[in-house]
Amino acid sequence: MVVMIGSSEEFSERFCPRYQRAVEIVGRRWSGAILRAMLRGASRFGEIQEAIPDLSNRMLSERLRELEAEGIVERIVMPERPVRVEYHLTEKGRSLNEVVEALSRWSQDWIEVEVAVQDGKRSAAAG
Amino acid sequence: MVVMIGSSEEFSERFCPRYQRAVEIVGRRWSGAILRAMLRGASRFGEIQEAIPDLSNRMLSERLRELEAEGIVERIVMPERPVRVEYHLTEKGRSLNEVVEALSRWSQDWIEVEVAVQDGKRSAAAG
DNA sequence: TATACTTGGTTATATTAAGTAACTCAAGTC
DNA sequence: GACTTGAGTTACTTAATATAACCAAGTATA
Repeated sequence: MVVMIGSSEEFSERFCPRYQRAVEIVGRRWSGAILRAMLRGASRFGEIQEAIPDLSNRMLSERLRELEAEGIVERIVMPERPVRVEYHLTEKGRSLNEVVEALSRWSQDWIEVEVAVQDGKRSAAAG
Repeated sequence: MVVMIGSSEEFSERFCPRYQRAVEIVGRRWSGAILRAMLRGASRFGEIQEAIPDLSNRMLSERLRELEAEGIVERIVMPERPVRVEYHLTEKGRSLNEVVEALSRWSQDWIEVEVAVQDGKRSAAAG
Protein backbone atom coordinates (compact mmCIF):
# COMPACT_ATOMS: atom_id res chain seq x y z
CA MET A 1 0.00 0.00 0.00
CA VAL A 2 1.25 3.41 -0.93
CA VAL A 3 1.74 5.88 1.90
CA MET A 4 -0.12 9.04 1.06
CA ILE A 5 1.40 12.22 2.37
CA GLY A 6 -0.43 15.32 1.27
CA SER A 7 -2.65 13.41 -1.08
CA SER A 8 -5.28 12.11 1.34
CA GLU A 9 -6.85 15.40 2.35
CA GLU A 10 -9.51 13.78 4.48
CA PHE A 11 -6.90 12.13 6.62
CA SER A 12 -4.44 14.98 6.92
CA GLU A 13 -7.22 17.41 7.73
CA ARG A 14 -8.51 15.29 10.54
CA PHE A 15 -5.32 14.17 12.16
CA CYS A 16 -2.69 16.57 13.38
CA PRO A 17 0.30 15.15 15.26
CA ARG A 18 0.92 18.47 17.00
CA TYR A 19 -2.62 18.65 18.33
CA GLN A 20 -2.40 15.01 19.30
CA ARG A 21 0.72 15.60 21.35
CA ALA A 22 -0.79 18.71 22.92
CA VAL A 23 -3.94 16.90 23.93
CA GLU A 24 -1.89 14.08 25.42
CA ILE A 25 0.20 16.47 27.54
CA VAL A 26 -2.49 18.85 28.67
CA GLY A 27 -5.26 16.28 28.81
CA ARG A 28 -3.46 13.94 31.17
CA ARG A 29 -5.27 13.47 34.45
CA TRP A 30 -4.92 16.47 36.80
CA SER A 31 -2.82 18.48 34.34
CA GLY A 32 -5.70 20.76 33.45
CA ALA A 33 -6.42 21.46 37.10
CA ILE A 34 -2.76 22.03 37.92
CA LEU A 35 -2.37 24.47 35.04
CA ARG A 36 -5.47 26.37 36.09
CA ALA A 37 -4.22 26.66 39.67
CA MET A 38 -0.81 27.85 38.51
CA LEU A 39 -2.28 30.34 36.05
CA ARG A 40 -4.18 31.76 39.00
CA GLY A 41 -1.05 32.22 41.02
CA ALA A 42 -0.34 29.02 42.89
CA SER A 43 3.38 28.42 42.77
CA ARG A 44 4.35 26.21 45.67
CA PHE A 45 3.84 22.48 45.90
CA GLY A 46 1.57 22.70 48.90
CA GLU A 47 -0.31 25.61 47.44
CA ILE A 48 -1.16 23.75 44.25
CA GLN A 49 -2.17 20.70 46.21
CA GLU A 50 -4.34 22.75 48.51
CA ALA A 51 -6.09 24.25 45.51
CA ILE A 52 -7.09 20.87 44.09
CA PRO A 53 -9.10 18.51 46.28
CA ASP A 54 -8.36 14.81 45.77
CA LEU A 55 -5.01 15.44 44.13
CA SER A 56 -2.37 13.36 45.92
CA ASN A 57 1.20 14.51 46.42
CA ARG A 58 2.33 11.50 44.43
CA MET A 59 0.30 12.55 41.39
CA LEU A 60 1.19 16.23 41.75
CA SER A 61 4.85 15.34 41.91
CA GLU A 62 4.60 13.17 38.80
CA ARG A 63 2.61 15.71 36.78
CA LEU A 64 4.94 18.55 37.72
CA ARG A 65 7.93 16.52 36.59
CA GLU A 66 6.22 15.81 33.28
CA LEU A 67 5.23 19.42 32.76
CA GLU A 68 8.79 20.43 33.58
CA ALA A 69 10.10 17.95 31.02
CA GLU A 70 7.75 19.50 28.46
CA GLY A 71 9.07 22.98 29.17
CA ILE A 72 5.74 24.16 30.49
CA VAL A 73 6.83 24.50 34.12
CA GLU A 74 10.09 25.58 35.75
CA ARG A 75 11.17 24.24 39.13
CA ILE A 76 13.13 26.60 41.35
CA VAL A 77 14.60 25.45 44.65
CA MET A 78 15.10 28.16 47.24
CA PRO A 79 17.73 26.99 49.72
CA GLU A 80 15.87 27.89 52.88
CA ARG A 81 14.91 25.86 55.91
CA PRO A 82 12.59 24.09 55.51
CA VAL A 83 13.41 23.84 51.82
CA ARG A 84 11.16 25.98 49.66
CA VAL A 85 10.41 25.02 46.08
CA GLU A 86 8.64 27.22 43.59
CA TYR A 87 7.04 26.16 40.37
CA HIS A 88 6.56 28.76 37.68
CA LEU A 89 4.96 28.59 34.28
CA THR A 90 7.27 29.28 31.37
CA GLU A 91 6.07 31.35 28.41
CA LYS A 92 4.93 28.10 26.83
CA GLY A 93 2.99 27.35 29.98
CA ARG A 94 1.50 30.80 30.34
CA SER A 95 0.28 30.70 26.76
CA LEU A 96 -1.95 27.78 27.72
CA ASN A 97 -4.10 30.39 29.42
CA GLU A 98 -6.24 30.68 26.30
CA VAL A 99 -6.98 26.97 26.36
CA VAL A 100 -7.79 26.98 30.06
CA GLU A 101 -9.97 30.07 29.65
CA ALA A 102 -11.85 28.54 26.71
CA LEU A 103 -12.55 25.40 28.70
CA SER A 104 -13.49 27.50 31.69
CA ARG A 105 -16.05 29.43 29.67
CA TRP A 106 -17.45 26.24 28.19
CA SER A 107 -17.80 24.74 31.65
CA GLN A 108 -19.63 27.83 32.89
CA ASP A 109 -22.05 27.60 29.98
CA TRP A 110 -22.64 23.88 29.90
CA ILE A 111 -21.69 22.10 33.08
CA GLU A 112 -24.15 21.72 35.87
CA VAL A 113 -22.58 20.95 39.19
CA GLU A 114 -24.36 18.40 41.28
CA VAL A 115 -25.09 19.64 44.73
CA ALA A 116 -23.81 16.83 46.89
CA VAL A 117 -24.24 17.91 50.45
CA GLN A 118 -23.17 15.03 52.59
CA ASP A 119 -23.36 15.60 56.27
CA GLY A 120 -21.29 18.65 57.09
CA LYS A 121 -18.93 18.37 54.14
CA ARG A 122 -18.72 20.74 51.22
CA SER A 123 -21.55 22.00 49.09
CA ALA A 124 -20.80 23.20 45.60
CA ALA A 125 -23.47 24.86 43.54
CA ALA A 126 -25.32 28.07 42.87
CA GLY A 127 -22.99 29.90 40.54
CA MET B 1 -18.09 22.62 60.38
CA VAL B 2 -19.33 25.65 58.53
CA VAL B 3 -19.48 25.37 54.76
CA MET B 4 -17.75 28.36 53.26
CA ILE B 5 -19.16 29.55 49.99
CA GLY B 6 -17.71 32.82 48.84
CA SER B 7 -15.74 33.39 51.99
CA SER B 8 -12.51 31.55 51.22
CA GLU B 9 -11.44 33.54 48.16
CA GLU B 10 -8.16 31.74 47.65
CA PHE B 11 -9.85 28.41 47.53
CA SER B 12 -12.87 29.36 45.46
CA GLU B 13 -10.71 31.24 43.00
CA ARG B 14 -8.42 28.31 42.39
CA PHE B 15 -10.85 25.46 42.39
CA CYS B 16 -13.94 25.38 40.24
CA PRO B 17 -16.05 22.22 40.24
CA ARG B 18 -17.46 23.04 36.80
CA TYR B 19 -14.02 23.38 35.28
CA GLN B 20 -12.93 20.24 37.08
CA ARG B 21 -15.78 18.25 35.60
CA ALA B 22 -15.16 19.71 32.16
CA VAL B 23 -11.49 18.83 32.24
CA GLU B 24 -12.33 15.31 33.35
CA ILE B 25 -14.77 14.79 30.48
CA VAL B 26 -12.84 16.47 27.69
CA GLY B 27 -9.40 15.56 28.97
CA ARG B 28 -10.02 11.85 29.10
CA ARG B 29 -7.76 9.89 26.81
CA TRP B 30 -8.75 10.14 23.12
CA SER B 31 -11.69 12.48 23.80
CA GLY B 32 -9.83 15.50 22.51
CA ALA B 33 -8.89 13.71 19.32
CA ILE B 34 -12.40 12.35 18.82
CA LEU B 35 -13.94 15.80 19.28
CA ARG B 36 -11.49 17.33 16.83
CA ALA B 37 -12.27 14.68 14.22
CA MET B 38 -16.02 15.17 14.71
CA LEU B 39 -15.76 18.95 14.58
CA ARG B 40 -14.04 18.48 11.23
CA GLY B 41 -16.87 16.41 9.87
CA ALA B 42 -16.25 12.79 10.80
CA SER B 43 -19.57 11.28 11.78
CA ARG B 44 -19.35 7.54 11.31
CA PHE B 45 -17.65 5.09 13.63
CA GLY B 46 -15.21 3.93 11.01
CA GLU B 47 -14.58 7.46 9.83
CA ILE B 48 -13.61 8.67 13.29
CA GLN B 49 -11.42 5.65 13.83
CA GLU B 50 -9.73 6.14 10.48
CA ALA B 51 -8.99 9.74 11.43
CA ILE B 52 -7.14 8.80 14.62
CA PRO B 53 -4.21 6.39 14.37
CA ASP B 54 -3.78 4.06 17.35
CA LEU B 55 -7.36 4.53 18.55
CA SER B 56 -8.90 1.10 19.01
CA ASN B 57 -12.56 0.36 18.30
CA ARG B 58 -12.93 -0.64 21.93
CA MET B 59 -11.79 2.78 23.17
CA LEU B 60 -13.74 4.67 20.50
CA SER B 61 -16.87 2.78 21.47
CA GLU B 62 -16.37 3.56 25.16
CA ARG B 63 -15.57 7.25 24.62
CA LEU B 64 -18.55 7.73 22.32
CA ARG B 65 -20.85 6.20 24.90
CA GLU B 66 -19.46 8.52 27.56
CA LEU B 67 -19.76 11.59 25.34
CA GLU B 68 -23.29 10.55 24.52
CA ALA B 69 -24.08 10.23 28.24
CA GLU B 70 -22.72 13.76 28.73
CA GLY B 71 -24.96 15.14 26.03
CA ILE B 72 -22.03 16.07 23.82
CA VAL B 73 -22.69 13.49 21.12
CA GLU B 74 -25.88 12.04 19.63
CA ARG B 75 -26.03 8.52 18.24
CA ILE B 76 -28.32 7.93 15.29
CA VAL B 77 -28.89 4.45 13.88
CA MET B 78 -29.87 4.30 10.22
CA PRO B 79 -31.62 0.98 9.57
CA GLU B 80 -29.71 0.02 6.45
CA ARG B 81 -27.74 -3.07 5.56
CA PRO B 82 -25.08 -3.21 6.78
CA VAL B 83 -26.28 -1.09 9.69
CA ARG B 84 -25.18 2.51 9.47
CA VAL B 85 -24.63 4.52 12.61
CA GLU B 86 -23.99 8.24 12.68
CA TYR B 87 -22.59 10.24 15.53
CA HIS B 88 -23.32 13.94 15.64
CA LEU B 89 -22.23 16.68 17.98
CA THR B 90 -24.99 18.37 19.91
CA GLU B 91 -24.93 22.13 20.49
CA LYS B 92 -23.03 21.43 23.68
CA GLY B 93 -20.53 19.42 21.69
CA ARG B 94 -20.19 21.95 18.88
CA SER B 95 -19.49 24.68 21.38
CA LEU B 96 -16.35 22.83 22.38
CA ASN B 97 -14.94 24.09 19.11
CA GLU B 98 -13.44 27.07 20.87
CA VAL B 99 -11.55 24.82 23.26
CA VAL B 100 -10.30 22.57 20.47
CA GLU B 101 -9.29 25.59 18.40
CA ALA B 102 -7.43 27.18 21.30
CA LEU B 103 -5.51 23.98 21.91
CA SER B 104 -4.91 23.63 18.21
CA ARG B 105 -3.39 27.11 18.01
CA TRP B 106 -1.24 26.45 21.05
CA SER B 107 0.02 23.23 19.54
CA GLN B 108 0.91 24.99 16.29
CA ASP B 109 2.88 27.58 18.24
CA TRP B 110 4.62 25.37 20.74
CA ILE B 111 4.70 21.72 19.79
CA GLU B 112 7.50 20.34 17.71
CA VAL B 113 6.67 17.07 16.04
CA GLU B 114 9.37 14.45 16.01
CA VAL B 115 9.99 13.01 12.59
CA ALA B 116 9.86 9.28 13.18
CA VAL B 117 10.36 7.61 9.83
CA GLN B 118 10.39 3.91 10.38
CA ASP B 119 10.90 1.80 7.31
CA GLY B 120 8.16 2.66 4.86
CA LYS B 121 5.61 3.64 7.45
CA ARG B 122 4.30 7.13 8.02
CA SER B 123 6.33 10.27 8.37
CA ALA B 124 4.78 13.21 10.16
CA ALA B 125 6.50 16.56 10.08
CA ALA B 126 7.16 19.68 8.09
CA GLY B 127 4.20 21.94 8.76
C1' DT C 1 -22.45 -24.69 0.18
C1' DA C 2 -18.66 -22.57 2.10
C1' DT C 3 -15.77 -18.44 2.35
C1' DA C 4 -14.88 -13.93 2.92
C1' DC C 5 -16.15 -9.05 3.63
C1' DT C 6 -18.76 -5.16 5.60
C1' DT C 7 -20.04 -1.96 9.77
C1' DG C 8 -20.21 -1.44 14.36
C1' DG C 9 -19.29 -3.14 17.82
C1' DT C 10 -18.25 -6.88 22.47
C1' DT C 11 -15.38 -10.08 25.42
C1' DA C 12 -11.31 -11.69 27.55
C1' DT C 13 -6.93 -10.86 29.02
C1' DA C 14 -2.51 -8.22 29.62
C1' DT C 15 -0.24 -3.96 30.57
C1' DT C 16 0.01 0.65 32.31
C1' DA C 17 -1.65 4.53 34.96
C1' DA C 18 -3.55 6.24 39.04
C1' DG C 19 -5.08 5.86 43.99
C1' DT C 20 -3.79 4.99 48.94
C1' DA C 21 -0.98 4.90 52.69
C1' DA C 22 3.13 4.89 54.95
C1' DC C 23 7.68 6.61 55.08
C1' DT C 24 11.93 9.92 54.32
C1' DC C 25 14.90 14.04 55.03
C1' DA C 26 16.59 18.06 57.29
C1' DA C 27 16.04 21.82 60.18
C1' DG C 28 13.55 23.77 63.79
C1' DT C 29 10.37 23.82 67.90
C1' DC C 30 8.10 22.19 72.51
C1' DG D 1 13.29 13.07 72.40
C1' DA D 2 8.99 13.69 70.21
C1' DC D 3 6.62 16.62 66.94
C1' DT D 4 6.10 19.84 63.02
C1' DT D 5 6.76 21.52 58.23
C1' DG D 6 7.64 21.29 53.15
C1' DA D 7 8.44 18.56 49.57
C1' DG D 8 8.49 14.85 48.21
C1' DT D 9 9.43 8.94 47.55
C1' DT D 10 8.34 3.90 48.04
C1' DA D 11 5.43 0.01 48.24
C1' DC D 12 1.24 -1.88 47.19
C1' DT D 13 -3.74 -1.92 45.33
C1' DT D 14 -7.18 -0.79 42.10
C1' DA D 15 -8.80 1.38 37.94
C1' DA D 16 -8.06 2.57 33.05
C1' DT D 17 -6.14 1.29 28.51
C1' DA D 18 -4.12 -1.73 25.16
C1' DT D 19 -4.26 -5.93 22.40
C1' DA D 20 -6.40 -9.32 20.13
C1' DA D 21 -9.92 -12.31 19.13
C1' DC D 22 -14.63 -12.77 18.33
C1' DC D 23 -19.86 -11.72 17.01
C1' DA D 24 -24.21 -10.52 14.09
C1' DA D 25 -26.54 -9.63 9.86
C1' DG D 26 -26.50 -9.00 5.36
C1' DT D 27 -23.84 -9.11 0.67
C1' DA D 28 -20.91 -10.91 -2.48
C1' DT D 29 -17.73 -14.38 -4.34
C1' DA D 30 -15.98 -19.24 -5.48
